Amino acid sequence: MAQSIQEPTFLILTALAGGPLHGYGVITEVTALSAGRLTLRAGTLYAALDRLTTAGQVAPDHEEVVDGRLRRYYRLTDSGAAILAEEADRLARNAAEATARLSARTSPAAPRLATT
Amino acid sequence: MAQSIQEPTFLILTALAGGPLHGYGVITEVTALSAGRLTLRAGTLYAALDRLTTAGQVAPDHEEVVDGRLRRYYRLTDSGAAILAEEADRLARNAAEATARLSARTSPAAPRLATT
DNA sequence: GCGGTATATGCCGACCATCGGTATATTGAA
DNA sequence: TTCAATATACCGATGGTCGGCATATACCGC
Repeated sequence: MAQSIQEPTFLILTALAGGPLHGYGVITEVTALSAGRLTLRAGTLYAALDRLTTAGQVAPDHEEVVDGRLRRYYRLTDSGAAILAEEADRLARNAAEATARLSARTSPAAPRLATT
Repeated sequence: MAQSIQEPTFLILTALAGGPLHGYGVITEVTALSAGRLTLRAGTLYAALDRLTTAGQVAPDHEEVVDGRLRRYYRLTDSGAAILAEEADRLARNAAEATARLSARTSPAAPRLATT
């Protein structure tokens, strides 16, 4: 079920936190801010935008036509920003906890005043 | 598909990074380190342990019988530790990026030398 | 002694976010 | 003309997690 949001959704919200973007713009932005590690599939993006719109976390901003192609812009709502802030905090805490345990694991002598 | 690991899996690896634990111990440890926010379901845990064992990220450590109940311990492998380190780094970067964009959004005057 | 809770492992069906592919359409480059 | 990029959108499949259940023992309160 994945009760806490997954990475693609998190990155979509993060992309929109920088200002309104249209669908394809979100895809390129997510690719950029993940350093090319994650390329959003179109199916994932539009399904997520619909889902997040229904949940009130993003909202249609405006539309424009460029070169005969429609651009539908979405923006982050205050509710969406609040949720993103919560999730970011959660990720940061999880990452910090894991890093702390890993460093205690790989260098068990460090926090003990040295061996001998 | 969730190509990047999800939170329950991440917390299982984090729990094991502190030392070998048996299944039920992982459940209580994950509850503790998520501050009660996430309670692992038994189905999730044992399925994840099987999956992670097959993937070589965790390994059975030893077994002991306490009060007539079997305790099957698992430990994090070096491979699992490496993956956890990668994932922790990724989470930290994502969180930092989101936080940066959110702060630029909520306080647009701050980085501009103050208003007035 | 009896029932409820905690400990402990494990299976199974359902859900749903994501993946991967496809359809449609326009623009510009090879 | 074919290919890639831009752009939106649908659909079936996959798979991690959820929720529930089965099984078994120990301990506590009544």
